[in-house]
Amino acid sequence: MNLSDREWTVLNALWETNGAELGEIVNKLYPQTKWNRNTVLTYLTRMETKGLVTIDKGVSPHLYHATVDRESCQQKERESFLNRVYSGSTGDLIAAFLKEERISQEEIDTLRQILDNMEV
Amino acid sequence: MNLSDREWTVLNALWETNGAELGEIVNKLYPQTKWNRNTVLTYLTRMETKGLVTIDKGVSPHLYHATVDRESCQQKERESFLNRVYSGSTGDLIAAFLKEERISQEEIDTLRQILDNMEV
DNA sequence: AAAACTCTACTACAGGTGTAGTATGTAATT
DNA sequence: AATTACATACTACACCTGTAGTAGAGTTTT
Repeated sequence: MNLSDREWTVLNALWETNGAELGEIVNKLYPQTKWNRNTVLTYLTRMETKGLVTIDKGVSPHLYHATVDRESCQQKERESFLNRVYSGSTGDLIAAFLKEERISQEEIDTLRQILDNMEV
Repeated sequence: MNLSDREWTVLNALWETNGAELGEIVNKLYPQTKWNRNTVLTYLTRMETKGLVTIDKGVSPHLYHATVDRESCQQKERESFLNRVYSGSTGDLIAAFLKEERISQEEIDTLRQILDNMEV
């Protein structure tokens, strides 16, 4: 089950402050999204039925937690992206990102180190 | 407008042999997808109304062409993936792919060269 | 020409998604 | 207690997606 764009946005907010109340989430999201409070609420409750979020209803306002962790969501998304867009060729994929996106000198060094450690 | 999974699959087939008839496309896709002929036809006609595909109806069987090019679709998808999943950090993204996916020695060398050329 | 075969067009339908409005329940204020 | 203010729940609805089935048009074979 792949996460939708909106789900990613909501989860990104939840991962930052796990255990947040609706108002906080809405405020955090508003600048980029302009989403209506009820819209966010709908997303959250739908995500609860999907098992992506838990809602602590013992307190008021309710507290919303992500139940999936960022790492494993990223992992799934990487795989699907790799196959869909680059037919599984990691080399092509990375080359494309390297060529286009701006990367700092520091990052370049880090990446080079990773490559060095990969030498057989 | 982001491409769906099915749209990527269809486009990947179209990009390989541009100007293909339905039967060919269905056959090429069938092994991985098991899609029914009419299912593929529906995808193609919907994609035509979206402007992703042109249908040459002057001949029979009709010929289907992709009207978008692979490069630019990849570019868009990269950007959306980068922001959605890695909050815009190309370094993190590449590091994750490097760490997890299998890459040949050759690819490692290519990537290192790209990095070298990026040095300021 | 009638039958059979292809190809394409049209129709269908359930489930998901984006986006809230309305209603109701609870807490705080007059 | 009545009113106001929030918070949450329920409802709505159009459009998109996945997945074909059926019907009609054109072509080839008896």
